[in-house]
Amino acid sequence: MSLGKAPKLEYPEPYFQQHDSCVSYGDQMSNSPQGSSGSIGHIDNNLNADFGPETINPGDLADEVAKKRANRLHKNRVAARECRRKKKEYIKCLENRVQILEAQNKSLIEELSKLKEQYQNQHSHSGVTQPQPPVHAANLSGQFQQFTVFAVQSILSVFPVEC
DNA sequence: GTAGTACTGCGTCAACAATA
DNA sequence: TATTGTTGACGCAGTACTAC
Repeated sequence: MSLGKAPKLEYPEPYFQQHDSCVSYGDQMSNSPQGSSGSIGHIDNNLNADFGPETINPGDLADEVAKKRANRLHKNRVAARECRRKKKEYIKCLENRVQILEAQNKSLIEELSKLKEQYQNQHSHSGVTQPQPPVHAANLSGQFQQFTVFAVQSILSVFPVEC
């Protein structure tokens, strides 16, 4: 799914003429008990009554074109609603993922800190004079770095976070 | 109570992608 | 190639909140 579509800002004259239907639809919604954020089902019933597919009079071409347009608008209206629902769901999923990853990051930092401490204790008790372990993970000894990578992979396998 | 503002959801248009 | 599905952009209406 690409989100980088170039905006287009020009609207032909018919757009503004068609906008009257939008206003009347808004009025319908304001009559509903819950206003614009009311139940979708209630709205859809009205829409089906106003714009839904109907039987086509075969003799009237203009009428058929109008019907096709109404049908297209109806489908697009439903599609837009579904598209927004999916988008909200996706954003919610991303937000959850951020929370999970932040928690993982925190626990990994804590784990790393503990492992560093263990590493330091082991080498200080061995009696061998060793240089102080480096602070940054990038400078850790190869063995310890391998262990760290293993630990991270293990934790990530326990918390699958996909949207 | 009222005006102003921010936020939200909706319908529509238009452009693009996928499909028949 | 025509049709259909998807989605960003736009403008509108309703609601909630705040300052006055």
